[in-house]
Amino acid sequence: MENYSYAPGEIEPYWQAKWHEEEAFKIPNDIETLKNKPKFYVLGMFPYTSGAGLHIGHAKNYVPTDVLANYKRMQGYNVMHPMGWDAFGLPTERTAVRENEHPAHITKRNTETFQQQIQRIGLSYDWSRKIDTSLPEYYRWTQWIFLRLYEKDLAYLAEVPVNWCPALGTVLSNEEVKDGKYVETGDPVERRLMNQWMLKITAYAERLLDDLELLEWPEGLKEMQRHWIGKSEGADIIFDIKDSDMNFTVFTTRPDTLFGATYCVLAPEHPLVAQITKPESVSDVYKYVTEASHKSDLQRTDLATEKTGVFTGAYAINPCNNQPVPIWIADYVLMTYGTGAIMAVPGHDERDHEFASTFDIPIVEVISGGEKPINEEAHEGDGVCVNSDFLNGLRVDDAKERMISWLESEKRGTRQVQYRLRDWLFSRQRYWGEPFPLAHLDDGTIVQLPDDQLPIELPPIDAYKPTEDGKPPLARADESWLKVTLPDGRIATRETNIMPQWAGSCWYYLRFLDAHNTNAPYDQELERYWMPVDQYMGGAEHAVLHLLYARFWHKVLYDSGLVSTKEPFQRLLNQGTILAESFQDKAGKYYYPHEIKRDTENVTAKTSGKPLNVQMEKMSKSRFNVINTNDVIDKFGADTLRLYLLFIGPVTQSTPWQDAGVDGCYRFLQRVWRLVVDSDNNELNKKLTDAEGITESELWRDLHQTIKQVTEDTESIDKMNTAISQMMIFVNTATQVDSLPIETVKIFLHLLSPYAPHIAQELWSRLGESGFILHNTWPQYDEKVLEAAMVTIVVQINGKLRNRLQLPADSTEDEIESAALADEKVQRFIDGKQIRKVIVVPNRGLINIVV
RNA sequence: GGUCGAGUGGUGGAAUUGGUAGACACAAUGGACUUAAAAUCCAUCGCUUCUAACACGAGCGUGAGGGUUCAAGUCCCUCCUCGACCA
Repeated sequence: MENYSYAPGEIEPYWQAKWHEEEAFKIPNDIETLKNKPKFYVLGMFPYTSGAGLHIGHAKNYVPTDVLANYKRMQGYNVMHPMGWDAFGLPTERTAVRENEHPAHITKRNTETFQQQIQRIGLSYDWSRKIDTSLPEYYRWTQWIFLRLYEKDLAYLAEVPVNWCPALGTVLSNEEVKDGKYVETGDPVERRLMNQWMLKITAYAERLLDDLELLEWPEGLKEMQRHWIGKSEGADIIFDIKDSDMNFTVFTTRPDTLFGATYCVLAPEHPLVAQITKPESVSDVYKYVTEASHKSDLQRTDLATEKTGVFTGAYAINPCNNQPVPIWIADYVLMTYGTGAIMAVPGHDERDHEFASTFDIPIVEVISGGEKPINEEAHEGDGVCVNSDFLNGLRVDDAKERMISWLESEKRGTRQVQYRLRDWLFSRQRYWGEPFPLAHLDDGTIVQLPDDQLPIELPPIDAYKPTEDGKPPLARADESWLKVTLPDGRIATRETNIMPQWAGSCWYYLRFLDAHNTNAPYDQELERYWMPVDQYMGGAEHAVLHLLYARFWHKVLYDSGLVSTKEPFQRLLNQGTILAESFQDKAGKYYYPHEIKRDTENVTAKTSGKPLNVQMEKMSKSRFNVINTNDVIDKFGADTLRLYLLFIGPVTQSTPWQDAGVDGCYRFLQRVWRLVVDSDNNELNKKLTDAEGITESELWRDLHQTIKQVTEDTESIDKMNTAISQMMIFVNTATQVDSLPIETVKIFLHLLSPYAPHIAQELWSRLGESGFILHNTWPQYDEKVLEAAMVTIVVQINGKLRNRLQLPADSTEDEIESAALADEKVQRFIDGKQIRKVIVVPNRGLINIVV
């Protein structure tokens, strides 16, 4: 006998093809047409297209944004919901080297895989707006925007310390270095000063901080950005060097403790170090500086490690009391923060205290109020100044002000604001990224190439590695690429660094608005219509860098009149990660699920029999625990995958993937199917009816309850799990009734359609309707229908639930009270005791009797 | 070490923000249908206790301890554990 039960494998490809053919989700690019409706821009962070393809973790981002897009479209908005590829980057370049293939080919292969996988999920993207950051038609405009930054003096060359890996002959990013070694190969990495392109993001520090106020982001995420920017207020103070006409400046947030400064510390890289060091200390200092250059910033500033340092033999003069204080160098002071020099106040700074104790430097108390004697522990908190001449008796805040005005009047210092944020190291010695639209003249001057020469395309080269003499890979290019003729006829040499991977993602949300514009990065009228992004969603790992870099570029564009909003992403949510079981042996080696054996007690490796640790961890390729979206779709279909991803918990929460749990959502969709289709004969379910009078039924009220909850939960994004619960409740009820009005089912299918679009569409057309259900209008609920005639009143005695009563919904407080007191069971619990108080909460359906 | 967040059944998670704890699912157990299985449907499903047993009831229960309140998963204090970020 034929079986006509729910078959997602058949209906899903069918409707996906239909949507594609009829361009169901294409958004017009014509501004006049667009202006007829309000807009909603919903954006999931586009993926870096690695070779591993799409896994469930990606889908955890794309599915909720897609549901929201479908929902907003049904509510009458023009919805911008695009997808594209963050395609430049190091992993692709490494694959290119390994497989001896051009990175462009690898990228093409990867993006095609990603697109196929994403399309199988049935996401309603407007694919005509697809972008790829590694294509010249896109990076032309990345280069164009870079030139606007360059023109504003926001890009400059500087000698900065970078992670240099001698074995690879290249610079590494901080993420690639751990414990002084390259994470991939273990080759040692050292700090080296190199000439690099920097972007002056610090010029925008204050605005990046202030404008966080304008954003509807999770508070924790804003806090992380604030912390990263790290504004601190204090003073620059000038210290003269004893018996010399040299001086240096320190930055401190605690000018109130200047009288307690008993030594100074210079960073090992500080330019004065060589000049002031006394002959007898030179060899120690030189040795120390060399050692420090091999440490990372993190190692150097780690509070847990023992403080090291050497005395230079020189002294500085404390400007407030003219006392000589020794000048040390120590690696816990970084050249890149503040002025590269500090005044050390061991009495009131924990690190200085530790250092002073190690090297027997005097500790002076200048703020009273510490819990322990000053020789035992630094007192960093508030208190009253002592041993501080004109500051004595002042509290910390007042003392800061007093000291700053004294310093300014004596010309010994100035008020100063300092940021932890540093300028952005913007060049990489790699191949697979955007070339800079710049060239160098023989005399050393740098010229920008004219806009009409863009894009500067990547040249073909013979090997994706640095040249023998340590120049970046692009220096391997032919003379015909390396040499460029300027409009005035002069010949210049092209810049051979490339931009970092972050560049392309700094403005991609703008390109989507006008993806094929060949005259400009985007049309400004379209920008004014669509911006800002109304809902952005992405992983928490981008909480700082990507979001800060993109905000920075956006503000530069804003200052140039190229965008109309101060901020790009108005609302933002971080989806939680998907966790899955991973298996690890004692040595830390991971095992695939098919490599393990599980009995009641233990999990062991099949081949070696080693005992394994089972843990719930973030799903990732490196932990061998990814689940591919295609595998789930093959078994259950895309609609089930979509539902389950949302059903397992709030979008923002991290939740474990459980294969068994998927069944529940699959069964739910089968029940939905059977509401409409008789699986014995493929005809409509016989209990479907056109009958009148549906508005009286209990089912009709359940439907309205469902409309209400699904509307509210979808709107909130984070509660889509309970929207699905409510739909399950409705379907359970609808399955049990004998007669099911078609009208009710049709309305329900609208609620389901943003979540499970394929089945909703299939059933919609089986009910004789034409067109796409996703193009219809979202249903409204009627408050009146929700009001029941009778309500349940909960009766508590001394806060304990004792009984439930059914009373008319319009009962007054007095009526509720007398009904409760009259109840036999309630009387039994009151048991003749005296009633002290009665609290009636009518809108909660609750009465509490205190005896 | 600091900052932020989270601890609810065997499992994932609900709980109108102070008002019926455990919605909706998963797993499990029993039953119906079936030659059998799958699928489907029905029932039970926090712990303890009362009872010959069922029904009904009672006590306890949201990491631990204390507090505020008529009423606490929710608010306050102390502590423990885990996670994220920073150092």
